[in-house]
Amino acid sequence: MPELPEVEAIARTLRPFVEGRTIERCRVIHPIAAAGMSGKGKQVAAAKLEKNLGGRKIERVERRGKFLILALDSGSAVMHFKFDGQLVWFDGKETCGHIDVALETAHGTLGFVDPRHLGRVQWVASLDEIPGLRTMGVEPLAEEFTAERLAEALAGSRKAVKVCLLDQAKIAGVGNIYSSEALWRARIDPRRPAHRLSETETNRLRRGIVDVLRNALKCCLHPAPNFRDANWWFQGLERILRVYGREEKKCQRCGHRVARMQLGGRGTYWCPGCQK
DNA sequence: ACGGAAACCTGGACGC
DNA sequence: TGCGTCCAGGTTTCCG
Repeated sequence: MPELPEVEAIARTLRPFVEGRTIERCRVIHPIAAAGMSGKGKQVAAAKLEKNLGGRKIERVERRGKFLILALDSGSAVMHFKFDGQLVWFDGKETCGHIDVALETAHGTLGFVDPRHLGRVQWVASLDEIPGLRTMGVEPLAEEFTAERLAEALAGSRKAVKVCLLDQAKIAGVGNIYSSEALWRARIDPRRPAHRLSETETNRLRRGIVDVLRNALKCCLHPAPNFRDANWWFQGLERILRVYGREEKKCQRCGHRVARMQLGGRGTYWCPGCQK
């Protein structure tokens, strides 16, 4: 579920728990969580994860797109939450619930949880080994995400602009919710071919992406993630959503009814009244 | 090369 | 209550 703002909030909140600490032991309880993104070779991958994380010091917690990265004194632990992945913190070595992977430190245990087992935890010597990271596009909250960079990302693609925004190789970390929201803010129809946006529209879209992500990040940090509560999840995001999940409700800008359609196989919300 | 659809998994919501 | 169906905020892979 988490998109860029959620993962960023997780990274910031996790830092004081693990930065500078040593993973005394890694236990893989559900091997599929250690497999490659395709799900193959899970037993080998699980053994590799336990071996390579054990004894490693966590030097930094970072985020790239929707990936959470624990930079170690040797290699990196790379996590992807997909739909339902979550982190849980236990103050001792005892864990409970359906933990997929446990990282034990002297101060407590970090658990990676995913009831659907689509999420992944992998160890790599170099981040380039993760295909999704190797090809990752520009970070939308970084300074280099200018209107020119966005125009470059959209140029040459006849796909619907909404589908382009979901392409992680173009822009990092934007998912199904915030792509719909950014297009609403920019007053652009999600079906518009990406390469046909005018300069003005591209500018508005950049603004829309940056604003919705910043807004969501603020929301995700107040209140901050609570890793000690297994039932915790981000609260209050619906307050900042203007179209996502609001099918049939009135558009807060023009009063037209919000519509839903399938675009690139994903549920897409938009306002036919003011998104042109 | 490119776009579309299926696959990977499981739980929850909904209709009958 | 029970069962079938559809849906899910992601990414990779397969197929035409």
